[in-house]
Amino acid sequence: MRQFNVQIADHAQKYLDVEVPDLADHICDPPSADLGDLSLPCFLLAKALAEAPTATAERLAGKTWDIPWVESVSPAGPYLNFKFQADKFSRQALAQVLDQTEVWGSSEVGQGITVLVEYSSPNIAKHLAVHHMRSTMLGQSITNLLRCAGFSVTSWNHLGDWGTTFGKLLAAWELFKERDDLDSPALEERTDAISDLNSLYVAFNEATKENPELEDIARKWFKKLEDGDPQARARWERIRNVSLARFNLVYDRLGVHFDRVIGESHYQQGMVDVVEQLTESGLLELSEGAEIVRLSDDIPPMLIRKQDGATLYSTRDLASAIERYHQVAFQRCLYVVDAGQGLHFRQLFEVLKMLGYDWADDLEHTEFGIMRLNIEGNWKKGKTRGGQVVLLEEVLDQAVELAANIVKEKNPDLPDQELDEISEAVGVGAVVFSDMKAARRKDVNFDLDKILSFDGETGPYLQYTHVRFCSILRKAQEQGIETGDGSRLDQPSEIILLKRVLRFPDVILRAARDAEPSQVSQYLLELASEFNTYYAKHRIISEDLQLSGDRLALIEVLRSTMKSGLDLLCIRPIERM
RNA sequence: GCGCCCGUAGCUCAACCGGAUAGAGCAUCGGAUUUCUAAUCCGAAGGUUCCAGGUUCGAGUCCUGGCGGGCGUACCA
Repeated sequence: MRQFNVQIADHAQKYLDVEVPDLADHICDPPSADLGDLSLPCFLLAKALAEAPTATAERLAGKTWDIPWVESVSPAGPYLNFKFQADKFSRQALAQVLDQTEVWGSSEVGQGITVLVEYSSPNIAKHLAVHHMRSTMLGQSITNLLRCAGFSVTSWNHLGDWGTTFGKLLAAWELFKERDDLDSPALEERTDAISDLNSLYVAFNEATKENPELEDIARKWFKKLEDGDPQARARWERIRNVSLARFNLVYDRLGVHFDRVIGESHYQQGMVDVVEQLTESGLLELSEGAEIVRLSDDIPPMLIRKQDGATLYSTRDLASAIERYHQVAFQRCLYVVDAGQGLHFRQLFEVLKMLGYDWADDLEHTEFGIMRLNIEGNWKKGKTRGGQVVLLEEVLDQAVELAANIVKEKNPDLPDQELDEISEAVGVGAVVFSDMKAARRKDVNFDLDKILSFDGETGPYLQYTHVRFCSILRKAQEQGIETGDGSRLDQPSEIILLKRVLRFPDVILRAARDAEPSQVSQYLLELASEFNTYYAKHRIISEDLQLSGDRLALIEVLRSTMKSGLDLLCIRPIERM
């Protein structure tokens, strides 16, 4: 749409002999389609000319607008409204999209700029739970958006694979063989190794209550791990591997992929180095037996080492940030982590700045609202005490099962394999979309009933709309109808749809800039809604072959836009359902 | 106490970096299917955009001060 807006803005400035920067950005839709197809607010022009906006609009309306696709201009108070010459606009709009249909929506504004995006970052030896979905899907979608805008992106998974937890697991591996021997059957051969690790971990913690000396044993095991003891190391690696394998099953279903998977375990040396740097630069000080870095007055100091000398996640994050910059010389680095950690990141960024890393200014905490679970009737943050987490896999399975029932009912003739594929896409799509629909800062209440309702503004609605496009195109192909150039597209609803399609690239840019996938979600909902309204009123394929061809071209660009949009959101576009 | 985020229809959310009459979905009620899939569409009803000031041609949007909610606030991550 940009090209059209720019033409109007350029002409207006030429006619009035003034310059207003970014005038084209202010062009908008009139509140109602019968006022016109585009509107130029004249406030800025009027200000530059020191006259009343209504006068400016009047004067501009008096000019002869030699833009081929503009049929007429009319002033409405301080606005100047443009009515399109439908055939010319439609043809030009369609040509613009079809010209670049392979890359429609993408751009090169990010050319030569590197972005690192950290997201997901679960703890190993545990299941992915529903609350992991937020970071995981937002992060993946932001990665997709940035790539689409031409940035070079490294996606980064910062695994929680280090700490006293693993001392406990290793201790339990050795001491709890009678309860469950992780070597027989071997961890790798179990159907649900993660759950087995979990119950062992819970059992160990229980036992600690009666035998506090177990804590010491666990600490010793962790020490062995840190010191590189072969047995400890080997077992830890096995735990890590089975965890990753399990994560990857879910990541695959969700369309999630990482360029780097690097756990906290990787920063042993880095932490030593960064503590040394802090000491040398005189930033580290002793306070209440712990080592801290004092920051500006309005935020509390950052804790670097505990009283017992152990490091904290802040230390690991410092080391990790430095390592990241060494590995990927980024111009922007996003941490897709929940808003509850805001203070931690402010501290982290400030300490890095104090260490003299000027790239610390390029770090961003891409915060998102917390997910609340319904615990005994109240919405609470998903800190489940009794180990009662809602597993992400189970939610996905439930959604897929429900989708399968509906697909079977609506489309009984589908072969089994296709039915499975479609149900998977629809069920997972519903879950993913429910997480990506609202602005990321909003807190979300995890409401399974809502996620599993496939009516209204949902993932399945978008997929259903995509299916409609595909059905029409399939039928047209069977009948051998050729797509036209669009000159017969003159219905107001057709102009509205074309304008919507042309805005797609701008939506992507905005979404990438703001790290806000919901802008794409909202855009696709509007696209779908406008199309479904149109679809209810107009036939695409009719006896009028020329008109059919032109409408088919419209369907083709709609389909292509919807497909790309769904891809960006990690929702699979399907052709039947 | 202090810091960050949020406050729009009964509920969940939009509103294109300040623009014309604040829009959707869900829920409620009423309608539409011999047609390219009704997971859809159309209509009705639903609002003091938390309150009070300020900035200006113009504020849901920006500023100040309140009120309400969430999260965080030194050895968890």
